[in-house]
Amino acid sequence: MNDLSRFLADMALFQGLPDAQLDAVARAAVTVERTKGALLFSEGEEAGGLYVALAGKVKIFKTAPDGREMIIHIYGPGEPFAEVPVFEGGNFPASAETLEDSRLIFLPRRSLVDLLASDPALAMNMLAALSRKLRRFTVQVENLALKESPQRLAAYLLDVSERSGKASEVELDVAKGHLAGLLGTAQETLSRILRKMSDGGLIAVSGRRISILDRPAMEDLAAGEIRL
Amino acid sequence: MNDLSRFLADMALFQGLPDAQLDAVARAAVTVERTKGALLFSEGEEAGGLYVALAGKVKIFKTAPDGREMIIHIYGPGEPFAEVPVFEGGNFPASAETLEDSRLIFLPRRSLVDLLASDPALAMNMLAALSRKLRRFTVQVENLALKESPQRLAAYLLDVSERSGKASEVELDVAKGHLAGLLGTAQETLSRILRKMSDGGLIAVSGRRISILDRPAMEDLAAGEIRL
DNA sequence: CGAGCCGTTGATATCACTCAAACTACGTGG
DNA sequence: CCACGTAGTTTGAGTGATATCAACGGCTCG
Repeated sequence: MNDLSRFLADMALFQGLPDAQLDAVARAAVTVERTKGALLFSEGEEAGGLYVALAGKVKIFKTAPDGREMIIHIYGPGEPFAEVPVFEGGNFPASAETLEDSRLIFLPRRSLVDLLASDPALAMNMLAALSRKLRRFTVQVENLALKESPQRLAAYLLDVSERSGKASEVELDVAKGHLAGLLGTAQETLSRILRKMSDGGLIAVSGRRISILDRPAMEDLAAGEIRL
Repeated sequence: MNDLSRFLADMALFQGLPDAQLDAVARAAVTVERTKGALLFSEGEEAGGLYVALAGKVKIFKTAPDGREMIIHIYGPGEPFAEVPVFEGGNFPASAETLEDSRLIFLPRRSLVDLLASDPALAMNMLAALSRKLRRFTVQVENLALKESPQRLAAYLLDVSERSGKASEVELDVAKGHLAGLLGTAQETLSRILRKMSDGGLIAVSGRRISILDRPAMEDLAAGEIRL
């Protein structure tokens, strides 16, 4: 059982697998290193397998013909991505680019399918992983269609603060420009909204560090019960 | 092998399963009948299993506090839905309501998980089904974030015409109001866009029947290369 | 110190939502 | 068969949110 196997053992996707299976996964995996700003794959390309981030950050995005960009998700260490083409066949539904120098593993389709067929627990984990992503998408669609930018931002900040455990301190893990892309809005709009929020005493902004000063108000905002 | 088993055999989800397994699924299934407008479940409710539409139509939607509604998807005969809570646990990510009198089957979580564990082929089918939905979501997010309403409508009409096989005739299978909800826009806006498109000679509208008169122009529109 | 990236701010344009009202199609019951 | 109610659809006027264009300030890194 090597380092990679141990790393895999901590991932949700490989939770509860026997060591032998973990080693099998580790043997099938190809390690990939990329510097910041590298294109991992493009929408429409033929896909050969699944990626898992080990270190660094990867953005998954779609580009409009006019150059505008929607970031669908940003993945960090331990998170798998590009599962879709593995099971559905065909090509990548979106593009991927590193936001930092990153180390990833690539699991070829063939190996993964074999592993899944031989281990129902892994298959269940994979189904759970895809389900989590579907749930995230329903929230994302809801946010884009039903909420305005300030509500989306409020929801995002609250979400990050939940996830990180800290009740009122949020350290953005991406540049504000990227955050705008993630929220489906323009950089300038995001800037203005942050301004309004801090003017209104809801938050305090200091670079990438944001303090939530008035959590109840932020929750009302996210729920659409009040406006800025 | 009864009627239900035969119906199941035609579904993508149960493709390639031996008869014995199909019968097992059919035995586990509970048939449900609902009249038009019935609420199947609400977002946040505890979920017990998977639904498959046999006849009729079901909309999956999210509601904003102010009453506005985003339809995430509309499912018809043969399509499964509400898989997410089965594998991820917990509750429904959205609500479901029948748009017509409908007959559905309900597969309890327990039975489904057992079947999946015992049959890798079924698990692979399920992974493929979830992947297809993820792919659809990426397109939906892209459309909402990057495209304007006329582009979304054009893309939708072209998509339906592809799917139905008819090159230039589209028969809407939902009311225009529902279509607006599906495209993430207001009913009035959709009406105006249809007006503009037919004024511009791109389409002809007659109730729910829409003829695509200028397909190249519609494709340019959908791609964002021209405007209305 | 200059170049480039990131972020902010202002002015303007426009898309699409809201509100309000009327009009159509359709099925039901009198 | 017609009157009526309901659901669906259309149109108009007004408004608001956000994208876009443009310019500038600050920070970092070579």
